Amino acid sequence: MRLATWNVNSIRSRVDRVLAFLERTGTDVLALQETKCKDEQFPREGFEAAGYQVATFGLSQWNGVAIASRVGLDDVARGFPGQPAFGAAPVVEARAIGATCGGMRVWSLYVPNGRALDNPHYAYKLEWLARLRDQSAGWLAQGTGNPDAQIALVGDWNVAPEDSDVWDMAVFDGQTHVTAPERAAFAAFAQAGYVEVTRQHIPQDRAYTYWDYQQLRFPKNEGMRIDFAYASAALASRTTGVVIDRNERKGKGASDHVPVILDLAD
DNA sequence: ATGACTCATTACATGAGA
Repeated sequence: MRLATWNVNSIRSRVDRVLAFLERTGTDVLALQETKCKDEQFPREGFEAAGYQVATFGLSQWNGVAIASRVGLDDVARGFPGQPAFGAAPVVEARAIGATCGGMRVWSLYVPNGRALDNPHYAYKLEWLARLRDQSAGWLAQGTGNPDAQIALVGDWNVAPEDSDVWDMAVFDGQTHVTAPERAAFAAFAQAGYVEVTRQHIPQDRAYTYWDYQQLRFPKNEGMRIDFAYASAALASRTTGVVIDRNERKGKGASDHVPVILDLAD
């Protein structure tokens, strides 16, 4: 079984590239973030022609998440219980979608960016992560006898958990993504019992998943590692390999993020 | 070359991304 996550920065501008990725890699379940379209605008046809079912959650041109699966797609949840809302007229944004695929509970997550430390979006980001941690800790059903739970929390976490996850910490002085509260909010998932399997399999520095479009960041390999996969213990133990598909950042029409692929033993 | 932002919008300038 192959599970991948990818912030595509608009599915409508990238659908051909995504379909080619599915065919090339044989990915069975793909979690997408930043689809940037409403549900009725999502280009489902190409996925369905390729044998995938698709569940989408998109409310506007902002955010948007989806799951494509060729191993079943059931019990779709749009948003997670307790997910914070944002804005003057508070809206639960399209940042989380869950579905059961091939015996796994998969969540495609697009954590709020935070924007700036003095911006309300930053407090929203921390609250969002805290509420997701609370909810997902319950899914593990620790102490109630569910050691075989197959749960994957994958996506764009918008946190660089280690200094080595950015090319130059000096550039991020006073910026979001690297602060102690954000890193604590990210680490709380490990404390709840999840295993971040991408670093487990790829411990190297400069294994980035995102490069800004500006200032030749990709050719200079000045990137950030912010896309991760937290797995329940049973799912982590099935993970045999992880690939950060950095070739997908090359060429015209690339997303600024690349796919992260998990290989899971059957 | 892996190359000098990109995407969506009752668009033609602005907001968001990180």
